[in-house]
Amino acid sequence: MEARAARQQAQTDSRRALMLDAARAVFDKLGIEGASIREIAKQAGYTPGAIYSYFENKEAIYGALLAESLERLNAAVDAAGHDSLPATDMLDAKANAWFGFFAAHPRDLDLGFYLVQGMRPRGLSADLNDQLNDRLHEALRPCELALQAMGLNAEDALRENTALFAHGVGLLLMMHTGRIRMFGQDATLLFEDYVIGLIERLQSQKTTH
Amino acid sequence: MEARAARQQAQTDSRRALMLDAARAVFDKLGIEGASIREIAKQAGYTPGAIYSYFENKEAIYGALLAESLERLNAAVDAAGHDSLPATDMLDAKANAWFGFFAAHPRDLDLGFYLVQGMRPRGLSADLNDQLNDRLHEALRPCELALQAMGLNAEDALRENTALFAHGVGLLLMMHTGRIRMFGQDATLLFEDYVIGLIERLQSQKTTH
Amino acid sequence: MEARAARQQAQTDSRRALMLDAARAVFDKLGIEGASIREIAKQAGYTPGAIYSYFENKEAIYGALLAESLERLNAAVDAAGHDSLPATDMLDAKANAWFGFFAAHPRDLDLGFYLVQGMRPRGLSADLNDQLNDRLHEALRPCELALQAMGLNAEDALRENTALFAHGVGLLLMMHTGRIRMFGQDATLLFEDYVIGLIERLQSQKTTH
Amino acid sequence: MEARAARQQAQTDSRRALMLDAARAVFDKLGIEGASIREIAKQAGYTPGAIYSYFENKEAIYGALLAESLERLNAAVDAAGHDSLPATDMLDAKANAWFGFFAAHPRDLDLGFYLVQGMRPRGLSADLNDQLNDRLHEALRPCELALQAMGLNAEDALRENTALFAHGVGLLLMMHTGRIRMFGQDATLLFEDYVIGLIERLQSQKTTH
DNA sequence: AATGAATGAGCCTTCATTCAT
DNA sequence: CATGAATGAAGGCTCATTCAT
Repeated sequence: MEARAARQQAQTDSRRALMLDAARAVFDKLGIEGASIREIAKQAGYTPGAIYSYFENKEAIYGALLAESLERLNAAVDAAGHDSLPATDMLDAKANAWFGFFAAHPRDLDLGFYLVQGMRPRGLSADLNDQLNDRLHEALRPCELALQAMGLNAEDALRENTALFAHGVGLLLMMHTGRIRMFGQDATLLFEDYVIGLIERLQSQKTTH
Repeated sequence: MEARAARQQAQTDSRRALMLDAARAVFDKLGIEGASIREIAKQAGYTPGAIYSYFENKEAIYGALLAESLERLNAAVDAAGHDSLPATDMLDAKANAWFGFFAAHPRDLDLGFYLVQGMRPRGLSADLNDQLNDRLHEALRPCELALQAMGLNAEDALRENTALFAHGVGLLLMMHTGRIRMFGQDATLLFEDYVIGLIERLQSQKTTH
Repeated sequence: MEARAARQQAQTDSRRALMLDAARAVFDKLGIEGASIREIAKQAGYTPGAIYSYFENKEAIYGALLAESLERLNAAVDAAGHDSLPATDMLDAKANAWFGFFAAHPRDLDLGFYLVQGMRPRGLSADLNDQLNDRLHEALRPCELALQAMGLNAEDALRENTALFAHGVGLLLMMHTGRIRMFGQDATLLFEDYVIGLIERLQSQKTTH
Repeated sequence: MEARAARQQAQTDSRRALMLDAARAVFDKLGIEGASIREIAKQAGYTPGAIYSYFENKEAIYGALLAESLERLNAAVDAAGHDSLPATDMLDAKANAWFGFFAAHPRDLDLGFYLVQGMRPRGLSADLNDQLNDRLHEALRPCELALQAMGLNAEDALRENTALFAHGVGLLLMMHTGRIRMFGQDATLLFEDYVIGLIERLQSQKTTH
């Protein structure tokens, strides 16, 4: 009997995943605001009502999608670099990992920042919100560790990591909204500049002290 | 007779402004996507149809709001600093002017980035779009001029200005979405750090050369 | 003082006529259902409210337009033929006059038959309706007289005239809706056929008797 | 399992039919232009949104109604006469069939002529339009065949059939708009006169040749 | 006489969600 | 579990008409 339950659970999970895939496809095509339950259901090969067997409501889909997006982000960051790398190279590798992830998947950034823009507080339970925040943190943690390995204390490393993230996010936003083209610049190059500048700055500080 | 026309016009303008105020209030409360003509009208004390005496359609309201936002942004930037300031202080003053503006008025940033992200192609005539882009540029121009005054050539100044803007935008986004609190950081302080760091970097470069 | 009143009346009449012209232009362009007070006012160079100084409501415009259309119809019929013509030629001339009028001015036919299709009874006062009916009758009367002149008694002439009108109207309707093209036929030719056939029939009847 | 699907389909069809009935009732009461989705839904005992489970949009309802009207027209024509009838009686029977149909169902005529007059280009796909045109043609075809059986060549038969249709349509229009009463005539009698006259004319032509 | 802002009712349509089957 | 009809609320927008100015 347990085998049957497990099989059922597996099937449920796989169908849920299928629906999330559909949702992601629809979000990609129509944007977050343009997506509708109907459209997601159709894309998944179901009728609207079926969605509610797997998700409590529309925003739960959003939450699941974001959670899954963060898993992929973490996977991308984990895969980057190599334990044997020196700290500076590690910083570069990890930073470019998360930046590259969002550069390649614009909707995942939207998803992450949609929180405030479009969703009422009721959207995400505070609990889930914290959980998602933690996962985001984890994706950025490797950079922070590299910064510490380069000699920064915990506090400074956090500050530099926050600034690094902000810089990347700003560039990504300008990139996704086409604003960066307006400036005749390239987001990826500018990000690389920032990382290199950061590394140099830290090294010269170390030398100085 | 002219007096009458002028009075008439003044009244029209003031009612239009009143509606824009209402729209801004609604945008503040419900977000850009959540705002509706009905809600704006109600906020303004009108019935929905009345709106259309002043704006051709919903996106025209958005456009007007954005235009006006950019005017306020430019005013804030223009008011900052003093012609007599040295270039470094000027950079600091102007950068903090636009950053402070958006820090104080979160929706104005939304508005600006919604431009490309959320508007259907039919919204915002390309003409108006360009015009608004130009106004944004103008608000950032003083920083660019200061950078040139500090010795950068045009190309480098543009690049640094873009990076500066991106950095600020990233911080603002993290601030408005509450993400920055999560990092235990303060957006304004980090921005100031960035500006100071930038100034120091440029000065040391000048010295080196 | 009378002169002033007369001048005023003349001005009122001329502005009313101007509005009717505008209404006709709008009806021509947008169809009867597509026309709006706003559009008519704009076409006339006025604002919507001004219309109501000259017409009680939208349907009054319709009525006035129809009345005026019937005047033009009568004028066209009156101008056709010549008193000296023999009855058969007169029939032909008069019939082609009204037919040609409606063939050249599709909206005038719409106007006349819109009565039932789109307008509620409240539209046209019964009084005005009768009045308009009479004018239509008058436009068709010359044909009826010609038929009498060709030897028909009053009753038969009325019946033949009614059939003649129906035939023309059917052809005009098919013509204006594009249906006649579908049949590969030409409305004007068919109408001429009918008239000729009618004349021949009457002549052969006369011979027989 | 098939039984379930069939039952389901049957129910869907019946509800769709119910909505079409409601639409027809509303069209009857308010005219084609006066009908609204709201009203149709109310008449059918639904809320407006429900309509869209059965029809893509308002004009699809119109199209379905017209299609169904043409089916009834064809059925009426098919049922008329008897294969064994001589051509002249057949012509009379078939002509009276379509005339009688429209005489008894005024809105069906409106519907048919609204096709071109009132529909926006986007309504009614050209495909459906052609299809409906064909069905109208088919309803008139029996008359044309009878005319050929009476000795007319194809071209003449088409012309006479077109004229016959126009005559009937003209009479129907006058009847439905109350205009025929004004002339003190009866549309059905006049139509019968026309058919008889047509038959006599053709027979005398045959004799002559 | 004319303005034009404003209303109130209405339009078609879309949507998330529910629920009987 | 899945369907898909149905709801109820809301969306942007248009219109004839009124009325203070």
